[in-house]
Amino acid sequence: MPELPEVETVRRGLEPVLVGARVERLVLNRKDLRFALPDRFAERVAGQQVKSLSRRAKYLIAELGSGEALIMHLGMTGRFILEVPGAPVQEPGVFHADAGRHVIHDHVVFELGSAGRITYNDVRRFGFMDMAPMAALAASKHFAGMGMEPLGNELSGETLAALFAGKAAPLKAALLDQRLIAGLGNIYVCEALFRAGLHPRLPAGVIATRNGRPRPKAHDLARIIRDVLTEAIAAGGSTLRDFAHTDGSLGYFQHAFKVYDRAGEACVTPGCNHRVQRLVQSGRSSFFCAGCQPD
DNA sequence: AAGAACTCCTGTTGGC
DNA sequence: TGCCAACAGGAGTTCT
Repeated sequence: MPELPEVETVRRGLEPVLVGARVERLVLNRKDLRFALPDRFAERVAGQQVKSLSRRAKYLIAELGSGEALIMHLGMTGRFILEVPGAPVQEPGVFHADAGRHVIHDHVVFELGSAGRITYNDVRRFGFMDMAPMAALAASKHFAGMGMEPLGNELSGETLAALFAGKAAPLKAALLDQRLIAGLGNIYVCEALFRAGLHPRLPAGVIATRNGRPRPKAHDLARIIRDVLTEAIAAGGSTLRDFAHTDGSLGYFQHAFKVYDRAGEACVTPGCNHRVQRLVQSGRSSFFCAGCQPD
């Protein structure tokens, strides 16, 4: 589900409630998500005050008073639901229309006392949680080897060209590779490649350097990646199926999609007579316009 | 060793 | 209407 803009939207929803609050109790409805939950998870989190809530790529990082970091990834269908203090716990059941979710997939509950309650719900359970010392976070297994933050200062035509130089892998795969740039997913890669006029199957190396200088497309793509992500964050992310804000409201960037999930529809570019096509690359759907993104 | 394929899991959707 | 295959926003592991 969530790519960088959705995770940032969740972070902004949680931050005002979570930061400064103390976790009175951590309720674990199962012992694993995608991976086993950390050893003594409930004991290490309960009683701790949350000092900050940050984001790295598609990960959320809660800094605890103990000096440990709580690392959270939403996978495909992970959601956090905020509830006011004293809200009744939902009765177990497959689907609760009033709760707007399958309550049976409420896996982890943060009881925050007077600050309320935060519930982590994850239908497909591809999300996970882990803990690591805050001081050694960058070297922890999730972040060591992770690529640059696309909205940070590092991403530029120069760095992108250097990363992709000599790569035979398709642009689509290279942009999804979290070891190169971390935070992009299927939707925003499709949209960025469309805006840049680059076919998803082109070898990543085509935008790299020539005669020691980045090709113009490298600068275009770097700028477009920032633009797409920034616009999506401003729109509160994209809601296709599962994504919802912590208060249950929905993102609306999906209305701005030019190609994603629009196979068969007419290309939006004025004067372009092509239709959006879908192709499968390493098991994932790519959407593109053959007229605007020549092979 | 890079690149592609397969895997985890459950729910929804579209075609017959 | 019902059944079932295809598909879904991620990413670690295993193949070629």
